[in-house]
Amino acid sequence: MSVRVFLVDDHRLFRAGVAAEIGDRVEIVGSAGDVDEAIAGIRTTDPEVVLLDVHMPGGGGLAVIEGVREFDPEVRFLALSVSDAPEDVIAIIRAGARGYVTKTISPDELVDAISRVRDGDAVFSPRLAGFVLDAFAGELPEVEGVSDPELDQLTPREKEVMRHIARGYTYRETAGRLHISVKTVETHVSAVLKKLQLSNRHELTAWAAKRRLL
Amino acid sequence: MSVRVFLVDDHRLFRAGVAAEIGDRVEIVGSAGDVDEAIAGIRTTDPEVVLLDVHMPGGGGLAVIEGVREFDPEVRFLALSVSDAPEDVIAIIRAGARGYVTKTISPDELVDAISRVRDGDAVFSPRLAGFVLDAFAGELPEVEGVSDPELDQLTPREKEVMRHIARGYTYRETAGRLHISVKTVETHVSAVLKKLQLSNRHELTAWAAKRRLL
DNA sequence: AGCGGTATGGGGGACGACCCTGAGACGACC
DNA sequence: GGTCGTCTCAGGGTCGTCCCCCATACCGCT
Repeated sequence: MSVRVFLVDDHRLFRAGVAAEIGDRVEIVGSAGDVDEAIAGIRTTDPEVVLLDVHMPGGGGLAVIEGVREFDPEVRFLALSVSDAPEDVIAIIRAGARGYVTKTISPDELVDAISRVRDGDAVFSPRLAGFVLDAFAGELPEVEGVSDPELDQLTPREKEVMRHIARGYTYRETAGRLHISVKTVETHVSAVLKKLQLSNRHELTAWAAKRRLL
Repeated sequence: MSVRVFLVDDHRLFRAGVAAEIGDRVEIVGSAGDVDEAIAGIRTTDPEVVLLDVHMPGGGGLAVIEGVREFDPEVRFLALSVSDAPEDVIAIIRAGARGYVTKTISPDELVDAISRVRDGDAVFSPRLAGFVLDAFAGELPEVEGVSDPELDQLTPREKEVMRHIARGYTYRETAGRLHISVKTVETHVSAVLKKLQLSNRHELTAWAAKRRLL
């Protein structure tokens, strides 16, 4: 039996395209092009699954989910977006969407995804699942207790200076905090950059962040 | 090309079954029936993917992941279990496994899942993905809500420039990437810093990182 | 027709970041 | 005593950052 689907996207042509491609296999009970229209339409048509564009004027998909949740927490959302940016994925999942697929999906896969979301499953484009897991699990814990050959080639004072610079302090501020002259800070920073084969303090910040030295 | 797989399960007959069913499509470089044997075997055979039973004497799959991580963080784990209990799924994912499928999976699907895990994707039985999302829903990183008044006061072009600067590109590099002059980049950066009441690009990087705009 | 917002740029200047060379003081090691 | 490494600091230079004031062009709104 066919799934009752509501379609939310600010591009009229895209809505028409989705309806044309999968309208014979799911029941499209309504559609909307902005947030208010979507919330009102979902309230009256009571769909099982809402196909939801992430980027829309008036607050985007997040606003729709939050608006609908207040009167009907049973509706399931499948985010459908051109973006595969981690921040978009994570935001919409946090809001409560049960799936996230990009618009490059094939009609067959989309119908399958809609059915699975209706049944309570979570559906992701394979690439995106990685983002979600990374966000949950955090980055892989660096092995502790193992000596870092790159870090070890820095002298104690150089490490101290490096930490300040990586945190964004200026040379002057670093000098003040360590009670040494700006020139000495320059010397240490130059030595650190050379030893680590980095070219500027931005790369140093990234290097330190990767090693959780901040 | 075939994936190098190591098989960990305390049931001898199950190992034999997996080998018989998919051994012609993946390269099974070794197998083990307990934790110590698994860690030693993985160290010597250096597989790409480890098929890992969750419930095993001697600490279970978690112990294997932690033991292997110390000497080879590159190995990817695909949990394979009779259990679909949320606590089992969540624990193993938190430990670092990149997939979780139940033993009811078909050989074809298993081969596909192994390949995808090897390629860095995350793989779940559809029903299990829901558990994972629900379990971690409260732990997701903070994401700004529908409208960010601070971000909204930036023009589209300013946001574009801001992203580049926050990522560490110099004015010159940013100008080249956006095909505008260095002077225009300066103008936009000045406007951004003024609107956000920041004083330099380091604070801008921190500001953007807090909002996960990178 | 004028007004405001946006995007694009230039000139010039103050200051920070980064590099090079050079150098004195101290301690460890042989 | 000599050598080596580390820490300290200086002069002098190039380039990047950030600010000021200024101008042009397009666009939408009134």
